[in-house]
Amino acid sequence: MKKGDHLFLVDGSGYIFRAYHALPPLTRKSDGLPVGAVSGFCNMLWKLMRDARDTDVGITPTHFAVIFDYSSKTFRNELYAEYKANRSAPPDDLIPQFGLIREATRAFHLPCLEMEGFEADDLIATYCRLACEAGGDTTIISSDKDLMQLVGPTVSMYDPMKDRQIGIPEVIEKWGVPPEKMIDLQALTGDSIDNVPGVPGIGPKTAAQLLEQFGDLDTLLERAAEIKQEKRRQSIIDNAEKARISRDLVRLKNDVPVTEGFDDLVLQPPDGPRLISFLKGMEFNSLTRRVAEATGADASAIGAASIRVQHGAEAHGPDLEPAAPSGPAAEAHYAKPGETGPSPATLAQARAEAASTVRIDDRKYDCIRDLATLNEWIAEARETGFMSFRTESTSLDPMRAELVGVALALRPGRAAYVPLGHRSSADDLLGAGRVDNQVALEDALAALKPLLTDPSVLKVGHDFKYDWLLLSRHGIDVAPIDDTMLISYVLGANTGAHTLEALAERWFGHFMIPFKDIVGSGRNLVTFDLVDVERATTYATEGADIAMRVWQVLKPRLATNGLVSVYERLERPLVPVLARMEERGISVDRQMLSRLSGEFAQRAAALEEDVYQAAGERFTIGSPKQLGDILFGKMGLPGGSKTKSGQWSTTAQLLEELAAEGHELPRRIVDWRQITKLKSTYTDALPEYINPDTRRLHTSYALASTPTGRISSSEPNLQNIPIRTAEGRRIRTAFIAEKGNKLISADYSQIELRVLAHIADIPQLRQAFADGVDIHAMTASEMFGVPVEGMPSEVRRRAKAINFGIIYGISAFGLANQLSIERSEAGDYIKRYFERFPGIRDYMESRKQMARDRGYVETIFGRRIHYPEIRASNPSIRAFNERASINAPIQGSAADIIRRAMIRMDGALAKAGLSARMLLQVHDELVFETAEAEVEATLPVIREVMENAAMPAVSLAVPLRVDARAADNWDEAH
DNA sequence: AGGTTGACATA
DNA sequence: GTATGTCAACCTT
Repeated sequence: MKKGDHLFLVDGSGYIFRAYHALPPLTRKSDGLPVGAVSGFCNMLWKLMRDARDTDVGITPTHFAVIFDYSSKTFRNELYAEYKANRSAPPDDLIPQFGLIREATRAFHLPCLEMEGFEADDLIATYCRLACEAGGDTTIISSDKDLMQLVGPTVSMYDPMKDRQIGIPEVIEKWGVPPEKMIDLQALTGDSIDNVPGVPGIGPKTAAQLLEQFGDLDTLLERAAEIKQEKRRQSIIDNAEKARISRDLVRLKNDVPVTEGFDDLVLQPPDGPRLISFLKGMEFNSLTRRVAEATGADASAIGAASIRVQHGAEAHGPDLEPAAPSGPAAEAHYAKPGETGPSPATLAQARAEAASTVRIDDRKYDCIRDLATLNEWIAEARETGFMSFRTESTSLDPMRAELVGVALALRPGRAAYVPLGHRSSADDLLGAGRVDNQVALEDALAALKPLLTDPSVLKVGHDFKYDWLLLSRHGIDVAPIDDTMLISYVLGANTGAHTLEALAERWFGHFMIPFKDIVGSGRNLVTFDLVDVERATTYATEGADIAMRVWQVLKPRLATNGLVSVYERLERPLVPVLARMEERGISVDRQMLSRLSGEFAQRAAALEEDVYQAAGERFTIGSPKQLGDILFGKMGLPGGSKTKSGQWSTTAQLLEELAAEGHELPRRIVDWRQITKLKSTYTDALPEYINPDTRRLHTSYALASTPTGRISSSEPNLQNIPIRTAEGRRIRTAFIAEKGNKLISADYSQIELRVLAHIADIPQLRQAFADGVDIHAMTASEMFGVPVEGMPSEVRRRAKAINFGIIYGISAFGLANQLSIERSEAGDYIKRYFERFPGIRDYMESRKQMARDRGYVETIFGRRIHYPEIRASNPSIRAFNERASINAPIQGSAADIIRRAMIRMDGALAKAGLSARMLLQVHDELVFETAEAEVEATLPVIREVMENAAMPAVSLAVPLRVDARAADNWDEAH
């Protein structure tokens, strides 16, 4: 145990009683064994071990122990014979659960601690003290007030049933005294359940008030005569001794001679098969499934442990049970590791082998041509509990696609295709007719819908957003799902492509049938409905089969790499969210774009004439090659650098410099390029994307196209709509709300710099963000010693460029380029920046080192970004990877934060009874459309979700700020 | 017809 | 200096 370590101590005995009374009674189906408390206990443990980041604890434990009472006789009975004397025997249906909960603890591979003569609370107090002395933090999993005396700067409590953290402020709020006075408070109030006498007539409110007045119990008893209220005064004087005894009873003993050291408490990865065996034996089916999924174990291959009602010692109650470890009889109920099932790692390997051993050449693919056969497959899928699934359709655009067929696979080599909308292509001239022997689309969907929405059947797909959206258009919201593309992406975002074809090749050396071979290309291109059913079957089933095989190989790797939570919290839930955003689309003013296009055309034509005039000849202005020859060859202007292909460089920056020297032509070229860019990419292209049915623009988001976790937008790209220039912003005004509605734009202010301030822990930056001051001005002031008041804009501009440079993994070369200054001067700036903010240099060095040591860096939520080339011998490749390693945790953490906001947004809006719809995401901005009347109610909900998006998994050291505004068009809303 | 390059739009 | 996507021109097949 060292600084930064975090110990979780579960108050096992306390939990049992609380769960028994709080949770609905539950009995094991097969024999009526009462298991309600055990079930709650197991769910709680699993949540703590797997998902502590996303509970209110917000922290992943490094050490873990579950602590129980040993017996009813403790040292307290020596102090006070009546202690706990009026406790009645536990209810009959709770008794067998005491032993089961200890078994559960061991099945979870967690230390199970108890000690004769001491209560669980004393052990907890002792470990709290030891952890604190070793520099570690502790979280006590309990809400028992008896433990609140332990809360302090390094110790907090967590109520697992209310998902609530209890720290010093919460104790004060609840009891009116800080944790260190809890002992005195309890000494005064007593406890009827434990038969601690206390002072009659003194309750928590009075006790708190007295302690506030006198400071502590001893002083109070000494000066009791000063108490004004007569009855109260008398009671305290009469019961002073009882209060002292009570204090000794409630004060926890923090020097129990414990036998287990922290080395014994290091949190072990769960032993999947053993745990599953236990859970199956208990018949906790949904938890079994979750555990199997997370650990990559195959639950169906693991036998259930035989767990019987225990007789003998345990049947008499919790306090008579022998000390841990329990006898061999209990132990024998478990599958030992390696006996019934392998560890996740070996299982992963076995699966990979199995998936590759069923030779892809030997596959047997079915074509389902009647409803009865389809229903047989559906029944088999229900039995299996998981399946891979894909759609075939007439378009790559899921908003325009017509469903042509569906394919499913149940295990490697066993897949089927259901043709639904195939048409014969060549047989007559009157147009294609429907192919015979196909299940009617409506019948097939009606049969499939219960399966596709069955919560106990996992649907595996590749790039499932496409299929999900297509089916959503038919009224089916598929759930639950897994996406092999996203699993592969989480495992290694920039370690290769994540198309199904690429994965088939990478993992199985198998080359899939190219889509082109099925639908042709160029003038021979046909839609999938015209592909003959046999070829379609081969193609579609191969896809489903390969997705199933890839899933079996990759899914377990999430668990062995500790990436389950990234996948489940940041990737998988985004699939339906983005699908809905794509489906909604956004309205654009076609007329406005058309008018703009005409205007741009005229201006471009006029500029073209000017250019030809100045150049003395007509040439293709859009050709950098021809332009370079004119400018630097014919006209002899001072050319700058060459591009890598030996061409003259004609970038806007260079042309601007020439223009500044008074040359007319470069100025015209820059203007012409801007106008023609706006025209071709926006005013001309966007209207072409308007969907004729919805009359809206539907982009497509790519979830797995960036290494950092950002999403990208294409066809059309709505993440690069112009904003910088006045001309460009006119295009933005064409993005509008429907009549009676408004667009809302909500964007994070300086999210990346805030993330940097958090990760690198820079005091000045944290302070500046806490104070809400101008961050670039603060940087300038810090660096150049210029006061913020009356700062020249040029000074601030430089500081701003440096701040951005830092985020991008600054180099003197890049900064010099950006600011058009000498490289040496840029180098001086960087040097000075590092002197002022040494934490930034440390951050940069540590990310580079991490990438070199481990091959990857990570975001604050655990997403990994791999940089295998960081050790390249080529200095420029190496430097590039170093800069990317510095940038990725910043860009990636910001991307993760907005992902979390998006995942929560629809639910938050619905919960608030609002009808706002999220339409677009632009990296740090979300765009919504909502009814005009709801705007004011909607803005705070959006801000709330976005500003708290990191919580509770990560508590940022700086606040997040969101600016949100509503208007009729995107330009005014932003 | 399809791929590459240089330019430029965004965060 | 990070991360994208799209366009026109140009080159290869």
